[in-house]
Amino acid sequence: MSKRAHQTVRRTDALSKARIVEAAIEILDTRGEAALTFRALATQLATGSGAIYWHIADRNDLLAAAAGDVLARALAKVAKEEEPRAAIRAIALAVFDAIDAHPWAGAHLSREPWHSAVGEIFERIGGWLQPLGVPVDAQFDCASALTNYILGVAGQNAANARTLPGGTDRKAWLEAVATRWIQDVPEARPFLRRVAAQMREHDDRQQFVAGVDFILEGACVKRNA
Amino acid sequence: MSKRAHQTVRRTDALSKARIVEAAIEILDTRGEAALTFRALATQLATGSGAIYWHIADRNDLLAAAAGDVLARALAKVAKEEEPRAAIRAIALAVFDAIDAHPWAGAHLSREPWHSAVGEIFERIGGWLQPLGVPVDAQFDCASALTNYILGVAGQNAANARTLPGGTDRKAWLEAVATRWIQDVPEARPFLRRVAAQMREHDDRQQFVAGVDFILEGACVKRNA
DNA sequence: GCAGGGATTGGAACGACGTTCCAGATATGA
DNA sequence: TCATATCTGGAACGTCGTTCCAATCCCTGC
Repeated sequence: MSKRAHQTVRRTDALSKARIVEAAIEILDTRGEAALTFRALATQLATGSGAIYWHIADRNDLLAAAAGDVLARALAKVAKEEEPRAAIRAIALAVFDAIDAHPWAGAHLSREPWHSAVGEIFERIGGWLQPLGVPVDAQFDCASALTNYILGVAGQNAANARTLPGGTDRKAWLEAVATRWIQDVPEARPFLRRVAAQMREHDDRQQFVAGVDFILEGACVKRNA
Repeated sequence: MSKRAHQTVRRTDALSKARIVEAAIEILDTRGEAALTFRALATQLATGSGAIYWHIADRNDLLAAAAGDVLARALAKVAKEEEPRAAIRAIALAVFDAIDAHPWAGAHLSREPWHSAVGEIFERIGGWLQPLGVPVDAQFDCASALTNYILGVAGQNAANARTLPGGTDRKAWLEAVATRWIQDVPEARPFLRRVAAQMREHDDRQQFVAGVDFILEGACVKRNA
């Protein structure tokens, strides 16, 4: 009860982990991961770094809390689905969209895959594998594959946001990457050459779902083994 | 020709990008990514940081070169295969093993997915999709899915190496993660509870191949769409 | 009410890092 | 042999995460 007393008595502008995380998310979203320094955070909260450290262990703790916040909100909004495949797609896309909107969160999750948000994703997806018809002994591998795939795309998206911030022409950038990849090697790279056009034009979100579908399809088929 | 002259005339202990990268890899492998500082590198090479900067743009350039080196060596040793599925598995496992041995390289690739080594992986895998029977319009998505999956696992492995260095008991650690994931949430997490035992016992490498197989299987089946 | 003491705050200070700068050494072409 | 471009070593700069501590706040027991 002394705990509750604190929370009500403190004046409204008192620091708290929640308020610090909120401020951190604002900095991360508007100015990127590199801009989240304890000095910037202290300025934004009109306090000193020591006060922040009273509520938060270190920078990693702060990033983890911010990423957890963003992902929990995204996962809470996933629409209820009846059909297993649609349900898994919805969960995966919720994560994709959250990380697309907050790339720093993607970077953190692929750096810290034991974050509780990853456990949540794992559970939510895993629960649909039985109704989907994935054999029992393939369910763990399937959920892991999906999680790893999602984290891989998360890292990729974070990297994209880092290298082409805001205004840059995405199509031109992809074109440049494709030609660099092709020219890197003296012998032509026939496959890259063949798909370069698709690489320039492709939609990340749509391609992401295609990957999810591949894994689900493969796990369903794997009745043998 | 003045270029060639330099290389032959300089005394054998002269600095060069190759020698710097070699020293960096040694530090990364023995002491981890955090230990690779320009001061440590300068000490190891018995020189100053300014001399290193003459050959290398910045820390990121150095990490990219080191990761490229390690992956190029791994990819060069992949055994020739006749059967498409075996060939793709061999490529994927070569990457997995390289990153298992050099986790810092995995961390770098998932942070910089446009690294030329990723292009190489993409090309090597993509070239086998036609013989494997993946429909033409699914090949780009399939190669992307595999690449993203591999990078996701790479990041995961890097994180593992960071959080459980050397002696730690892997089984106990996984157990701890599983129970934390389960207890995080008041409502039980039935799926996690069901697979917790597998999580404790599973073999990362074997599970990695299972994921690759899922994607390949799914891409082959996707004759519709 | 009031003194005591834990909870909380703000900002100075520390050590380490990536990077820059520059004076000197070295090797080559004229 | 000398002028010049290349290369070297280490000092110095600014910034970061983190620690430390004196000052302040607010609850508790008298």
